[in-house]
Amino acid sequence: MAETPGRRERKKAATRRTIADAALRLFFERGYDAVGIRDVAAEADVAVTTLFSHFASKEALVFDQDESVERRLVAAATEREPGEGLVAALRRETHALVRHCTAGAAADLWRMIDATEALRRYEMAMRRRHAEALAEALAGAAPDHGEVARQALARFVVDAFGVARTAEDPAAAVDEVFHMIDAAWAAAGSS
Amino acid sequence: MAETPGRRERKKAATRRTIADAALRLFFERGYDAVGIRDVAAEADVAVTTLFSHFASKEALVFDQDESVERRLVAAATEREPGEGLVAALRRETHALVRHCTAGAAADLWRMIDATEALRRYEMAMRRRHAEALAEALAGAAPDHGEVARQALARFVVDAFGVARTAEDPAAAVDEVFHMIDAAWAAAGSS
DNA sequence: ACCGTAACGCTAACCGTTAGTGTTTTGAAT
DNA sequence: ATTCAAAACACTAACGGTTAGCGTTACGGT
Repeated sequence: MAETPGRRERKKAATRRTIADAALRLFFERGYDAVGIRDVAAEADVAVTTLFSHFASKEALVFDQDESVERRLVAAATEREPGEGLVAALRRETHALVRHCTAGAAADLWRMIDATEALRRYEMAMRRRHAEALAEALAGAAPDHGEVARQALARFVVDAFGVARTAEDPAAAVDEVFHMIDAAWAAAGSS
Repeated sequence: MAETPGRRERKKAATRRTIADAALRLFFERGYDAVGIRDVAAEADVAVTTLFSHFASKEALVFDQDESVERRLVAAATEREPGEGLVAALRRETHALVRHCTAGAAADLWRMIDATEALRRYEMAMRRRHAEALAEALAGAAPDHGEVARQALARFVVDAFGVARTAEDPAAAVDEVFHMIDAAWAAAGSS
């Protein structure tokens, strides 16, 4: 799908990328709080209103992969291999997400996020959305469990990501937390 | 401690309460978003800057019991009865907190919170703080477990509160989620 | 009685965000 | 080819939460 997006959409995507690039450049140079929306718009050479037609908020300039993460989490729950258990699939995806966050250029970004109040807040709201989306997906993927148990599992998985991201050994932390989640999920089944 | 707070502190407390009362009155009358900070200040007959010297933000006007909840959670972990297990103490406290949120006049407040974006966000940030405070308390209360397991437990407990608060049967939901947490915590011990 | 301090007030502004309005570009239908 | 509706983009102006700067008053300890 979407092999020839058309000129309009290409231009739109280009503008979006121009804005995001300008924003990250300035944020890394001067720090997130020291850069205003008007600065970003000027650097990208667009109007402020144009910027907000591409990004819903200042924080959204930083969390651009947002929806992608959500989709991956949901996909891990709904489109898993026949032989793989639900929790195992979620653990595998969490491993991948954590690896992605702690390696390479993304690490700098997350350092900035952790150092900035407003961004930490946005991250929380984001994760809440992810947990809600995952809980909804679980309704189809684990109909034999109750709503409460599914909601808890969804939050626990998102927590695992949060805990592991800041742990000394992220990969080991994912395994450790998922060991706990495994037990919790098993206990939920035998209620 | 603090049996005779002195006139100054009494006046300060009175001003604070006047502001909070005025705010809640207006919020319930017109809705949170329809009331401006300048409206609240006028209703309480104080300057806007005075309002912000008592409350850090508009949302803080609604979440006034904030620190109390945090203290109770921490106390449940650190000052429990000798015969009571750690998770059992946290479950008991969570039961009490949920009951407090879903009964009486507080229920109206939480209805407003759930209906307002900005307040839901603040609640998330608040809960994150609670989880962090609890995790720190757990370092002393459960030194035989690793840092990762303690952080996970802290988040799970706060999740239990969040899941139960909106469940059909809040009390049963607390028990259900804590049954999962029990299993998770036991699994963390035998890693 | 005195002085440092903290509460309170006022003005003015900053910053993220949005409404209102108009212009240009683009894709598609005629 | 021409025309048309939609969408991107821009500009101005404002709104609402929040803060800085500065002055005034009331309190509490000495």
